[in-house]
Amino acid sequence: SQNGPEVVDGISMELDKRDLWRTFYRYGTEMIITKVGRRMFPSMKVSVNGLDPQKTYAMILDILPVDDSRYRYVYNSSKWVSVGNADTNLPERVYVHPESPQKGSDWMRSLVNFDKLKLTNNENDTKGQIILHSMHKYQPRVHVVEIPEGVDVCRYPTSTFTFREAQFITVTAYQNQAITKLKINRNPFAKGFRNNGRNAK
Amino acid sequence: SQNGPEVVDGISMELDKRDLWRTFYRYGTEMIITKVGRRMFPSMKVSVNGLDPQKTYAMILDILPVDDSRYRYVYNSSKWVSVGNADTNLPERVYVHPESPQKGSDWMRSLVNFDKLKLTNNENDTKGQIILHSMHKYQPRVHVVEIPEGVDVCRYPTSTFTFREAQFITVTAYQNQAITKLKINRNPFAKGFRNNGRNAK
DNA sequence: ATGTTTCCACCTAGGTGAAAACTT
DNA sequence: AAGTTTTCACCTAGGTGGAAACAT
Repeated sequence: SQNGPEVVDGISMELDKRDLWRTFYRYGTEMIITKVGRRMFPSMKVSVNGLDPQKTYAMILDILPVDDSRYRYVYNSSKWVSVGNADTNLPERVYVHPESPQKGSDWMRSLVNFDKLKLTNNENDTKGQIILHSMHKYQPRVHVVEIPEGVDVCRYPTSTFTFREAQFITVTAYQNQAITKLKINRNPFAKGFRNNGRNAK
Repeated sequence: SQNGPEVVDGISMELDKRDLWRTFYRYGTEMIITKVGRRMFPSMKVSVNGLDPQKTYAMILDILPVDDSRYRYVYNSSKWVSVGNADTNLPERVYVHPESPQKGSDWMRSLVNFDKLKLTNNENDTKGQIILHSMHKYQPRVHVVEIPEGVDVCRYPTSTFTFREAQFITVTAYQNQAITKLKINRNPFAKGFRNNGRNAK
């Protein structure tokens, strides 16, 4: 994947902490999913440009299956391998950024952080969290939806951004210890044991 | 002041935890103001009805001086007495509810909580907090502002609600010990000492 | 004297990975 | 054997009143 922002329909979007995302991606990013819901780390955080400052937009994040595979981590080779078909489909949910709807100027003023988004493996989730299968590979996407004022339309003009380095595999417990270490070292909420974090020797 | 919701322009609004507010009011509610900013306790929290579900509204809270007096607390009589004139005017700030703008149906769905609002005595505050003088009496108000779609107007239709039991006097340290006790007993963040809260005998 | 600021221990609220228990 | 759930100690983040220091 190239450097610099993605550009779609004259709108440009850049993934924040791209180097961090790439580091994770190199090892095969894992995201823990739980019954109650768990945040992503890193979170999707983007800067946007090229919006019409006057127009109103919503920002939406969704997560697509990358392929039809189920995966398993092979400790010997430290690699994820495809094992059989993906599980059946799930309720399709999206995360609408809580500041939606908002003027283009507001979206462009500062980073747009999707860190409140939560992933779950609970198919009966009632909290509107995004439901995923464990041990599957996913691709998050960000949609910029223009909301015309005072007009009733059935389809809003939408521009979709896909950041390949944000792909991840869902787990209920980390498989690759390199990923665990990265999470602990980079996520301020995850310094919860003696031999890491700021007290590390 | 009567019971039941206030009604203005066909819109009705009710102050949540009204009994609690009245208990405070009976003793003379004090609100601490600090340089960095401090929340109100109780917070202004209202339920709204009678909005047009389709229309867009903003909700705004402002705080007016009740009179032209400066106050002092007299321990002997446990009363606030007027002592001289109010201090000079301050930058007028309002608190726009962070969910603004929003459809009437959204505002009516659940309680509208202004608990993120912060008061300060720092006249040079740059964080947009509401600036007040210490030892003055204030009246919070809630404004419902209708925002017509796609029209540029200089004045929006506004309905203003005033809850008398929400009046308070600003302090930098509590004067009336009855108020201190009420704050400690009712505010979950204020159990910070041995002889109260859940460890009380 | 009286009022303000600073610092702090003590809370609430909630995001982590580890480990043990559980399931299949 | 492999994956999931539960619980928990350890964090971050930030809202309290108290006490001491400070200001006027």
